[in-house]
Amino acid sequence: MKKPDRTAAGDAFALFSISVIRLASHLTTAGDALAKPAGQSSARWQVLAAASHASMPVAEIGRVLGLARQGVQRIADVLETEGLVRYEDNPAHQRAKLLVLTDKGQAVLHDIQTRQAAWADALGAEIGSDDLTTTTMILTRILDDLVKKNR
Amino acid sequence: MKKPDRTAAGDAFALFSISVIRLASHLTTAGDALAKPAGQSSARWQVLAAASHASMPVAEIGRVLGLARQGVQRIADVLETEGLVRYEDNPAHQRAKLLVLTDKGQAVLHDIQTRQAAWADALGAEIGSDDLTTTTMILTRILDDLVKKNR
DNA sequence: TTCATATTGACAACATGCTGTCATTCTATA
DNA sequence: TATAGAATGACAGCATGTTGTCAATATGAA
Repeated sequence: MKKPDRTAAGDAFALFSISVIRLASHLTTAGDALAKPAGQSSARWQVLAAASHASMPVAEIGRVLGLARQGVQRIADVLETEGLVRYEDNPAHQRAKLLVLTDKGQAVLHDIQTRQAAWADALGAEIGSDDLTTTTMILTRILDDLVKKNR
Repeated sequence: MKKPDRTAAGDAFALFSISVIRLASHLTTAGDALAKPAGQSSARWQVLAAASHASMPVAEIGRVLGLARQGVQRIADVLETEGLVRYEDNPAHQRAKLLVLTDKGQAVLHDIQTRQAAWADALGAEIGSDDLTTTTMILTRILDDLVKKNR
């Protein structure tokens, strides 16, 4: 039972995919480490950051982050229990309350972002802006190709 | 409560991180789609592929894939229930049985790999080997930097 | 050879994502 | 204006990963 043949470009894409997934796993772990001193995680941090950027309903945050609405809802409810966010009435929609950071939530987010800035600065300096910028452009193009393909 | 300042390189690294995580999420989804016609998923496929490459104990597969041994164990047990793998005695270790593909498991893996080859060939051709190869090299270097940083 | 240490599998608890279903609330079109 | 369809939150169930703990088994050093 042999492995099916791939073209050289196919092999290149397969290797590329594996390294992207590996690296993403490590980056998420690093994000968890940055958020942990504040008692948070990557997922909670993303929700806090989205709500900080602009108060929006949970479903809107899901769209912005590219996640299912229900997962964001569960995290937002936990954050509310911990007093980091609160639901405010939405003048434009009776059911879809706006998610807003509390003072405590803002302090926690700021703490995480301070640690993240030092971490990103250090790694950015080590790797170099040029490589990061060109690579990000290629990654974005590939993401577009992937999304296009699934449409 | 302002967002802490980052250097230009820090900004570049932050943007890069986001695109890596986004792309990895889409690639995993694509992998699930490739495995689904065979009734499998990305995670099961990775375990099948590892066992196919060489029969090894569950803990060894976990190390190869960079996953916790317990998660691999749960998946391997499910694959055994479905008759895709079996545990064989390990002459080198009484407890750590070797995970081996059954004929059915090999057929399922081959089916997935055939679909994956066509998919990788198409996207590889669209994006181009050059960009893929250079990007993969940079990603690998960044992964090394990350791992080094956490040691 | 003995014994401290590491490895392994089993089991349990939890975090984070997904899909599906339902009732409620908006929204846009006929 | 009515009303069909879309959007939203609530709730439930599942997949995949994590950590922690325990007993059984290997392994290496004294």
